Amino acid sequence: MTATTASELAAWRAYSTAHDQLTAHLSRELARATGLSEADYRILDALLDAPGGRMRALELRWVLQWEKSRLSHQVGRMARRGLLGRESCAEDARGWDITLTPEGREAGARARLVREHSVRRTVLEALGPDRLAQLAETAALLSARLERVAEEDPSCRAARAEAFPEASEDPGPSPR
Amino acid sequence: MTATTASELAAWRAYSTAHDQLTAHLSRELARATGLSEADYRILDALLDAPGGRMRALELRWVLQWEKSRLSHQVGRMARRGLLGRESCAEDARGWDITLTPEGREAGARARLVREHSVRRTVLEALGPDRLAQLAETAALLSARLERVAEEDPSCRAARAEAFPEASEDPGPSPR
DNA sequence: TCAGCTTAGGTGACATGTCAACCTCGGTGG
DNA sequence: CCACCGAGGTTGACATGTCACCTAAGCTGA
Repeated sequence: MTATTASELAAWRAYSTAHDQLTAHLSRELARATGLSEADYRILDALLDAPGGRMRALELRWVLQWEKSRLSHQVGRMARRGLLGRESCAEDARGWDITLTPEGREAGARARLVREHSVRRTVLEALGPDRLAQLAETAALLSARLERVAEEDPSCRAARAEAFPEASEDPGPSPR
Repeated sequence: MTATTASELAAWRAYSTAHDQLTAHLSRELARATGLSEADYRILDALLDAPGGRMRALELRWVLQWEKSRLSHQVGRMARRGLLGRESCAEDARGWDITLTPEGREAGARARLVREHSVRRTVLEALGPDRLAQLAETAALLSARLERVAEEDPSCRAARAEAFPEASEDPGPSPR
């Protein structure tokens, strides 16, 4: 099992590099065409699909799988640019609704066109429907696996035990 | 054909999300176990494979596909932490060799174990050799496609380091 | 009703990434 | 020899992401 893993790791690495280049390319195209960052786009995209262009911050965080502070900072910046608004939430006084301003809606719509064009040209045409379907399946497998791994090991201790067989319980060098 | 594209775009999106979660997970595991960021790891990993643990900054930039300022900042930070050293380059007085310190080499080796374990557990075991090979093939297709697209679109040259420095044309609305 | 826990969200400090301006060295044509 | 241009790298300002901590509002049980 460990014997075959070397080439498998190499495959993973090659894939990983290609993916990074692809996403960098997509981001650059979007930024050049619309002046929006990838993060901006994710938020606008999510809100465009929400009824009334409005979504609870909590829900947005769930959809995007972002940390709450990341969302908070990002929304703050975009609100300052006039793309979003914050309105207090009816159901829960702790929460906030994030809303699209008219400018935000327009910018988002334009960004969607750009992104759609990019993806079609660089991904869909390169892969074709069959390979794309394969890819989606693979993604589903990975998601499922991730869920299981994260569940059984929330503190990620296994990876650490492998690297430090002698000391398995101290919290390690201060992260970052 | 455009009719089918909607579901294809959705597939792309699902895949994209899964990938983001996966890389986030891998980074977190690495950071928790070793205190190294993904960027730290990339550099250490590259240098571990270089003869003498030493590589020209130029070459490192090529291998990692990083902007030169990004490399410079990152190396500066890692040097401050005692993981890397900078030595003037014999062949070209403008250049620098980036070198692994003993601590850097050790940290890198540990990080490799951690990462290898993570990838094996979350990716290789989830996909199996066949699906992984598929994935590598798909990655190769995407890389090839990207290369073509970047070539026919002159404003995407930023991706390809500074192969062709020249005035950039109108960049659209002010980025960011 | 009120103490004590949990949850939604924000804040500030700091790490990282990007852009543009800058410095220095190497090569080249006069 | 030197004026000049282009390449390798650094720097500083700023955008973005993360972590730890803070506040306030909901919830639960005695």
